[in-house]
Amino acid sequence: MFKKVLIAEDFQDTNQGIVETLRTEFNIPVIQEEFYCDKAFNRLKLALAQNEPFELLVTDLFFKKDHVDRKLTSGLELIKAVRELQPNLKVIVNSMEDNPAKVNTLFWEEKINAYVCKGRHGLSELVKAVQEVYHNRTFVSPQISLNVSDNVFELDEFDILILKDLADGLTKKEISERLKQKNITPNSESTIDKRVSKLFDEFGAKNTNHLLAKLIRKDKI
Amino acid sequence: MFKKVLIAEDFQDTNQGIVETLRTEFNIPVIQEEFYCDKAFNRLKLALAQNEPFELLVTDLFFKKDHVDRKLTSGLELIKAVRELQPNLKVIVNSMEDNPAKVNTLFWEEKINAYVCKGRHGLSELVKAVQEVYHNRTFVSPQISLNVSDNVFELDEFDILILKDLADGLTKKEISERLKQKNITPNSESTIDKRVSKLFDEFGAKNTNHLLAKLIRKDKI
DNA sequence: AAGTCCCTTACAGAATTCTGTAAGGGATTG
DNA sequence: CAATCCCTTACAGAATTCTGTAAGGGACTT
Repeated sequence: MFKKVLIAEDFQDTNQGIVETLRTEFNIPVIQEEFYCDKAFNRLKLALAQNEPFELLVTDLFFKKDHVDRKLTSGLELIKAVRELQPNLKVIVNSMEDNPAKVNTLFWEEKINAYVCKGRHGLSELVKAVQEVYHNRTFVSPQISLNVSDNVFELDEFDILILKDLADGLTKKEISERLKQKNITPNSESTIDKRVSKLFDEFGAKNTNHLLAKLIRKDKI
Repeated sequence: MFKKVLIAEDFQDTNQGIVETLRTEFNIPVIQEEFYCDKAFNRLKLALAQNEPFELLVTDLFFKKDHVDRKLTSGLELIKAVRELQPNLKVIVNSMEDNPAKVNTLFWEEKINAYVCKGRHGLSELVKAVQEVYHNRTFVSPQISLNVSDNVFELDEFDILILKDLADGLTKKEISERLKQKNITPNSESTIDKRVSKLFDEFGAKNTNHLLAKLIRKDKI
């Protein structure tokens, strides 16, 4: 798991909730928190200079203005700034913004790794996001996911045939036999393996369980 | 697969559709069809007497009255009658009846093996029903399934914890490790195995893919 | 015709799932 | 206290999944 994580979030309650959850959910030695973008940026910079860089930044987008002067006024600016000095830093955005187009931009322009929409399941989703990002995958809160990070890929007829049978509990050997019986080609177990593996890549799934769960939830099969 | 199947259905178009689908979908040597309950009953009786009994009956519930005299006037009567002489005959009811209570009765009183609700997905569901029944399981069209054949069982917190992780693509070993890290007990891989296997039985699932697919579709996880 | 790309298939090895047996502990019952 | 039941856990073996390599064929390009 990540060794060093920074949380940038100006609301104390939210901040606390995030830190607390990550602590209990994961075994992360260093979790630090900041309430201002500038301070967060400085901390990231300092850590890098000391050769002990952060591995993950979890940041809000909107930061309330108060008496403190500031240069960086939003999560977006923070991300842009930090990308300059540490391009490979993983970034999870945790905000109440729920406009898919804007979220989309964050992925394409700022190369963020995950977007979690604050809300009733915000913390659970954040946990999932951290896991996904740790494994070099992206994550988007379900209520957003349009054409954001994945599901640009489409399932063809053959894929769906296989996936439905898998969801019905058939083994790949059985599916292969069924295809042969129905004179559908291709039909080898090997090809079925290959197809499903390709779908793992396309949909960012770890295994068949994961793939089916994602696709059923998206109502694709 | 079944070797000998009888279809009892009075509407010619429906009858044809069923027979055609079963022929292309499965490799069933003998598929016979009847348009009257009495004739269906006689055929079942004859086959049994000749020591070549049918293995599966697919029947409608309602049969239109016409000029032909009849003793058995409905699928229900047909089932009751045939249960007397061949109790182990597998029965799939295929009807437009969509009252869960009535369907429920069919399972409990008449010990039918599957209920398929005619409709937009009737044939696909029938195919699934035949598969399930062949493997000694029950099947009910999703639009019916209340407390009909399964899902009388409930998932406790621990089950859900495991299932969600499985749907997220974690292996059982990983789940076990996560549980230990969070000081949740029980947490052995073996216990996770046992739990999931018990759920297979309770929900009539063949394997993890099947179980997750069912539960996600029912919005249980 | 040769080269390239992509798809299908076979095969093999490691990892994981699934199923069954068995041992031990705690709770309940007689 | 002994008997019983249920849950947890370890372990083992077979089946299945997952991943990688390799061979062959068809389509397309040059």
